[in-house]
Amino acid sequence: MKKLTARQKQVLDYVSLFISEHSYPPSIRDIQKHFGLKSTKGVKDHIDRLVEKGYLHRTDGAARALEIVGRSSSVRTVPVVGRVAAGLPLLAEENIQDYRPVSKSLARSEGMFYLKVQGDSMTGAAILEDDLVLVRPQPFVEQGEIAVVLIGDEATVKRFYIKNGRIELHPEIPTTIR
Amino acid sequence: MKKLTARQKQVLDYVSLFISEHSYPPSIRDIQKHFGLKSTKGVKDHIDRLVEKGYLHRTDGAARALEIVGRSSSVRTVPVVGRVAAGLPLLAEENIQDYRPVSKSLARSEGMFYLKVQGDSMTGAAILEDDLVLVRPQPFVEQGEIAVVLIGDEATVKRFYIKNGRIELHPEIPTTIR
DNA sequence: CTTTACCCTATACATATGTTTACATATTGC
DNA sequence: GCAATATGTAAACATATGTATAGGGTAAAG
Repeated sequence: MKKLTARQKQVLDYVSLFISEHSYPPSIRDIQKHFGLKSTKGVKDHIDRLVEKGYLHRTDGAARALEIVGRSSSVRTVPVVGRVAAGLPLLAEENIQDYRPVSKSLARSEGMFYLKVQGDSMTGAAILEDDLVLVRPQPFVEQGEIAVVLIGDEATVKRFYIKNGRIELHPEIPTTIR
Repeated sequence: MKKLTARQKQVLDYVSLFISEHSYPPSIRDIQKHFGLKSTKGVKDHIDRLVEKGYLHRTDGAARALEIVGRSSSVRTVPVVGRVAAGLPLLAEENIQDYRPVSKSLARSEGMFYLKVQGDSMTGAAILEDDLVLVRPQPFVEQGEIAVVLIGDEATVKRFYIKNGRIELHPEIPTTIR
């Protein structure tokens, strides 16, 4: 990545700070005021350089349309599904207890959600009661994988097997001896 | 919290979506276009209601100056500490492997960090190898709490006891019988 | 039934904000 | 030294954007 001058780094840092304080980006004049400049041109130039060098992304013409490349959208907000209500699709509003941010490095695809674990049947796989399990819906389950299965109106976390055309769901309960 | 109408919720959801996609908030006309409306007034009214009811915060007059109350900056970026290098402070650059976003509902205070777990000594407490443990530095440890302790140059996760002035660190290894 | 809240169109205005042109000075790289 | 880059002032300009006024139709609340 191309090097920044001291001033350019100051501007980039201020953009970053402003966003974390306001949750929306600064205007050029916001930046101008902060550095005590008497013209908008200087700031404009710095922003231009930061865009050219790949540190910022900008939507031309739009107000406050700055994004910091990289840090920009590393987070996704997913719904938290608790006890499942009878007869409703899993992600129906009635089933959603909350929303939580997850790193996109975990929630890579869309449509993923958190399921709140009930019971201790999976303690052996380090999945405890009230844990939030990040669920990625997919059409198939691999033999022996841990999966979320809908049994009637109950969403359950179990290890999944098919033997002789029969589906088996295995809990994982350890017996602890001290 | 005051109830929202279906339309207001749609608008709020779109603001949220727009922010997660662009990392800066939408303008009133952005929202107008998305819903296919032919006047900005309707959108303005919805935003006004959302502000009145406490779901949005706005800086009057400023462009795109919308924040979603609560979820706004609900994320903190914390360093991930891996194997600890000899003689260096825990959060020295050499020890930091990565940075990761965490929900502020978990990382409430500043100075918290992730520690990558080595070994399986805490499997019984559902803390597995390579798990990331969120650490909150504090001056004291409670009797029987799980804590991160620095032994020489090794950061270790153990259950902490003091008995007769002697410190005891207990691992938690279960024996699993199938 | 009347009133209020909701939801929308149409038009206009004021200002916030990005962009540009012209000019100046200091620093850096070659 | 010379060209390119960095950094800045000054003054406009164009447009993006929030806000306001006027009005209408429907559904919910009293």
